[in-house]
Amino acid sequence: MSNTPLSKSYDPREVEPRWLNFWLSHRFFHADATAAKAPYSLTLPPPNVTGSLHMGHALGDTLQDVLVRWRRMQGLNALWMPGTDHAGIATQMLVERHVQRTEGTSRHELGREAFLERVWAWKERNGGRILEQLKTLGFSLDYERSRFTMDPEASRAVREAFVSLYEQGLIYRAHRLVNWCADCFTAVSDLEVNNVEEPGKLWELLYPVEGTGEVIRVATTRPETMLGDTGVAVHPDDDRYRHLVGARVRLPLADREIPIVADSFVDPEFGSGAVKVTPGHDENDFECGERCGLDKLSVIDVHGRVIDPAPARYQGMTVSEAREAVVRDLEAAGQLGEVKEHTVPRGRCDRSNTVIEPLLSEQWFVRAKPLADPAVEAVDRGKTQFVPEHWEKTFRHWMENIRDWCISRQLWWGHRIPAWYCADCGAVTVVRDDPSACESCGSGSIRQDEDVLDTWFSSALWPFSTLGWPDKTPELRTFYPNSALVTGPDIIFFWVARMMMMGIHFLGKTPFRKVYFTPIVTDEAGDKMSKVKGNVVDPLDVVHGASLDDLLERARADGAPKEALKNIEKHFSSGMTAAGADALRFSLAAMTTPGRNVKLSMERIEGYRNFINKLWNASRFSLMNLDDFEAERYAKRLEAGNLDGLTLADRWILTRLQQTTGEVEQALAAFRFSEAAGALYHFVWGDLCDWYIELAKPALSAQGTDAEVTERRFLTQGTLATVLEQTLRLLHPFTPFVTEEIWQRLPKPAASPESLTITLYPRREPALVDDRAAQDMAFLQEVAVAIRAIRSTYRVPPSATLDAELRIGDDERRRLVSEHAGVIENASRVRVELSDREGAVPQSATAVVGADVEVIVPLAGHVDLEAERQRIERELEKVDKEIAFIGKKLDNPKFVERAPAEVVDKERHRLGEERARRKRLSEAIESLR
RNA sequence: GGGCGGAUAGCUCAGUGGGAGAGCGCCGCCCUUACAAGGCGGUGGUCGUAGGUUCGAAUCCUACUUCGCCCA
Repeated sequence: MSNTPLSKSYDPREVEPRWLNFWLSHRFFHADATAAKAPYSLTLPPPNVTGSLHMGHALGDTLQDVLVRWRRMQGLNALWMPGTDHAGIATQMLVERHVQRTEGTSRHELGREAFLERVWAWKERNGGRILEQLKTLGFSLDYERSRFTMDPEASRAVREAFVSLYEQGLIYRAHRLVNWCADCFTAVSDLEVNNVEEPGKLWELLYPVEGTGEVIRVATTRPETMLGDTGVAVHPDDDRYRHLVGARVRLPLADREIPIVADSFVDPEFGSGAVKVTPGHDENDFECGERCGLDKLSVIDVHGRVIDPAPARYQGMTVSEAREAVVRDLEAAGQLGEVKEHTVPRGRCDRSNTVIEPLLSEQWFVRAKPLADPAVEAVDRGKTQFVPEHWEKTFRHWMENIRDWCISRQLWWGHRIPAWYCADCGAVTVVRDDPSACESCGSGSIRQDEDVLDTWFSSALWPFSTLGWPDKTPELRTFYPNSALVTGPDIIFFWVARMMMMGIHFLGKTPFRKVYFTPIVTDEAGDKMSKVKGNVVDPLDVVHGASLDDLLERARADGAPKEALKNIEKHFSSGMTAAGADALRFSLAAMTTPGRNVKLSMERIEGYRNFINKLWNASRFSLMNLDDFEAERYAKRLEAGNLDGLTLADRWILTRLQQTTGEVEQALAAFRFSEAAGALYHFVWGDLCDWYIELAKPALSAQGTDAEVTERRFLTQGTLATVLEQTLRLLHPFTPFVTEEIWQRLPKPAASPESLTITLYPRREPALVDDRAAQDMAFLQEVAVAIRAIRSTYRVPPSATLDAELRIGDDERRRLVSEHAGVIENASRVRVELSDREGAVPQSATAVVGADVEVIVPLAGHVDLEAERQRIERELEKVDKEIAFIGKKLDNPKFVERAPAEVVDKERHRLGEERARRKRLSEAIESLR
């Protein structure tokens, strides 16, 4: 492709944008639903249309891209379906603020229709941003198919799902206690409430019992709710109150009579053992009220203000004003008991952090149990498998205790509930197409429900609504169920469980075969990233780089607190260097180990950036030596299975490549991303760069036209080119940009595809595995390392070539070394001399490799005899420990008797080796005396 | 209160019953013409504690300590 030489270090900023455009214009990521290939499908968890890319997306989406690129390269019909979510509350609030700022008006002043126009306009302007950010990271989504939860197709699916669930009795409308957020001004589901414990107070209230002169003490953390009390409850077995059950108390301030009831939900150990019951404002009390037939009074409204039937003087007060007034008035009346500090449980809105007020109101609900049971069964029967498996327990526990799902929201932005109320007969009409008349009486005065559906209702349909459901499209036929879902465990209930329920209900099949739960990304200290803390790492900053000033400026613009700015200065004092998308992707994959969070560290990202650079430079070297490589000729030779003339190093690196290929395959199949990345990292750096390239240098740089020399050069080029090309394929799903850039420059046979993206993913090739070569090479490496250690110990300059005498007892080993002395000579800059002599060599450094290979490096004048003696002594100590350890094992008759024969044999062999080794080491010491 | 997960080298973490590993850091030497974002060598661990199972335990079981997450 390009013939310009590679720069000395890799610059992702120059490379990455080019290939993205290339891939997109060639439509490599577009899936054809009618292709005659086995399908592989993933659906991107749709990011909020208001959102921008954060590290959690980067992680989950990187893992998905690794999977989908891998499967696509394996020849599967891979679809990765993109889209965005309308995110009801978040978007509505965002646009409200925007309208306030730009037009100085509110949504209520604008009215529903005009406001929604503003939201749509905002969405058209900014909604595509996050998808563009996904492209920056090289994600191979089928962008042509992008969907939005509010577009007509998805909306039709929502309408169909709602109406059919209603017709089946699985959606109903009821007057219930719901979680009300006065700030968001809507009901929210149980999942959107955070239960927290906060410091508060416990007030004791004194309620006089009618006609007895007794006073019953009740404790409460929310005294203002006493205005809505409709009973007092005690435990049925509590002897202190048994005589009062059935009596009535006079409720202070409100001056109403309410009954004393017995209910086992009361904890007799807590406080006085009697509790006030406010069914209109507390979940437990509501249930108690149902059981005991108590009235339900609402004394607080949607604005968080006290209303009738509370006494007139409290009406209009806020909750906290009312609390103050009630406490003051009770105290004045002598009806306030003890007040103490107390930790109180409190529900706070997930979004606004406002205290949630349980309120009675008319809402729509999904009957959850009949939908949840089949989903649990699907998991039990393995139709859907969770990875890591332990999430199945969490899932099951929640599903088995599931409560009906409040799906109506008092918002404007969302799917409007398809229910029309008749002004004449009061009937409700729920239909697929907007009606013009009441279904029941035919009256034309009908009015649609004002509310919209919970965003998660449409998300629950996402895996099939994006494929065209309710129509029976080719897409649906081919790509449903999805092969896998990759998402965070934080939305297991919100989203995963609900997709399972809806998918099974509407299509009879679970929506995905596997669910892989990603780790949560935290900062280095393990804390969640937040703008308030100033520990947020923006993936795009990692890709493009950012100066400290950039980071601070942006944080200020976001209104970050001082503390956060300080943290930013501390953690990112030198800003962020541009690591590139590949380095970020590889880092995230390499850090994803099962069952643990990803603690993002800039040092590690830097390490993987270095790895990319290492790959780049190895490729640069290779390309410098491949300009005259006859790729066509080599390919034909390899195709014919001709491996003649390959050196030990050639056969070894090809073997290691096969092993690595197998490891990557297995790891990816099991979602073990860190293992796959680790295997590749180790192969590229530890084997290819550290050894093979070094060993290949002499053959590559050999001069001359001699047939043997040119053939040797040709074969070495062939191995190098083959291994590099296969390595690029293996790495491509992880680091698509740099691998494509290098691959395009590699000399290849004419019939090669036009992009690395559409090459076949390597499979382990048994014909290229040579176990003997692997063993032999490992031995030679050990010898070379021993010599390097001696060089290092005695500070022999790298330029000096030494002599090394190798005394080898074993004939086979001796033959091996005599044949391949070049490997050792090359790797540790020595001239090898083989001998079978015994006895001392004065003035030399000695090492023993394996059982009985003695490496003697004569260093006249360099060797510090004392230091050398100590060095060997240390070795000897280690060996003695080993011998003692193994000896003890073998002396144990039970071990010899009960352990498997091969384990015992192995230990015996080891003992023999260690003893031989000991002998050589002692001789070496002797010779130093 | 219930559930789940973690505790292994200075740091971050791999390692599912048979010789304690990686990356980063640290120490020493080296600008050897692919790469100083590099090379070579080295230091470093009673695998949280206490019991148990086993010929054999970082790995399995029990209890405890401790940190984190989720649910009520």
